[in-house]
Amino acid sequence: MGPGPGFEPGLGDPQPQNALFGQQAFQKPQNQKTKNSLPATIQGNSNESDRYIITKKHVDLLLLELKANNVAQHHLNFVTRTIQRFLDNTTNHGEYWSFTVEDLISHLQKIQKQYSPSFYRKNVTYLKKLFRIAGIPLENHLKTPRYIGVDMTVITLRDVQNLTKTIQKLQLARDPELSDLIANKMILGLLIMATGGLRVYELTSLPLSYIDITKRTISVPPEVAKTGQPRMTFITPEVQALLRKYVKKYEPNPNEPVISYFSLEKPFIRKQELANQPIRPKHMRKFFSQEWDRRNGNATVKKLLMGHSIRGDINALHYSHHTPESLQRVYDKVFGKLKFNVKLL
DNA sequence: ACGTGAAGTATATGCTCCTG
DNA sequence: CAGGAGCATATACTTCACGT
Repeated sequence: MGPGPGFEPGLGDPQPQNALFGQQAFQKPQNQKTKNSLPATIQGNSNESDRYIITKKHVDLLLLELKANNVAQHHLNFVTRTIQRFLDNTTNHGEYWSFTVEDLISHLQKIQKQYSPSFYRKNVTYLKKLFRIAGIPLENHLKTPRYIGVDMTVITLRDVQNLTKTIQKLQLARDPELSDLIANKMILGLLIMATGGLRVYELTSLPLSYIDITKRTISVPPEVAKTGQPRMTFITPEVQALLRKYVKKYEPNPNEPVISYFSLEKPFIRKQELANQPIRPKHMRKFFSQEWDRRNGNATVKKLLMGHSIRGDINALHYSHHTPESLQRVYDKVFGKLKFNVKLL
């Protein structure tokens, strides 16, 4: 186990208090009449009673854009709330809303005071987006504060094994909240992510039928892949065997994912033994990435399997001649012998 | 078993500046 | 001047905590 999850608390969030307006706005002293005055660019072409307009159409366009991008419902809800919260602090005129710079400032200050820096940041981000759509020239004056939060967890084969053992211990204890079925689903799901490099979200929305157990391939279709780019990845012979056993025993619906998001996540929150673990489902993908490196796997192939962007990677772009077969050959060379020694109970 | 809102984080893309 | 390093920003996924 490495330094543990989480991030250096000291490194993050440079004083959000000053983050309301971008650097440029504060850099020119002549723009600041008093401590609380507004940037000249805003004052210059507007007086205090100038009002900006947001119409229903603007909001619809923003949401449409997100929908067109196929974002998760959860995320769409979040953006909707964010916009609504802002509009609630403006003047409603029926089909449109109007606000002044002062309204905006007081709204953002409220958010800043009440919520986390990350929440504040996201509010600014999506309000900017709305303003862009509405042609409101405030965008350049809004700065999203930076933050640092990188999960430096080192995760080894043993960590994954410990995790599966913990789950099986609960399973053996006949925990009423963790049936055999769920425990087995969890273990399979975790190992599929660990050996295929899938994201949690991808795993829990990928129908089982997209995993070809005989060939050991996983095809991730565009609507499942985070990037919208379809890709192919693989599982190890060990996981293949586990999957076979699982399918035989439970005959799961091939149109359903191996495990649902809730079944996978809940035990990690509800069960003390799992909640105390520093390892989470998302770390399985991390394991994949780290283990691949430990085994000196080819970096370009890793990118392709994980579905990372290959922008600016000339080398990778020329890898387009990689066929599924050649990818699998590389995969097997690196991960063919990877074993967790897990048995389904 | 599923919902919801907030907090946290991963990763793509943008931008600037530099170098062979 | 293409290509890349390095940082900033945009964007959306993941986890947590508290519900029903």
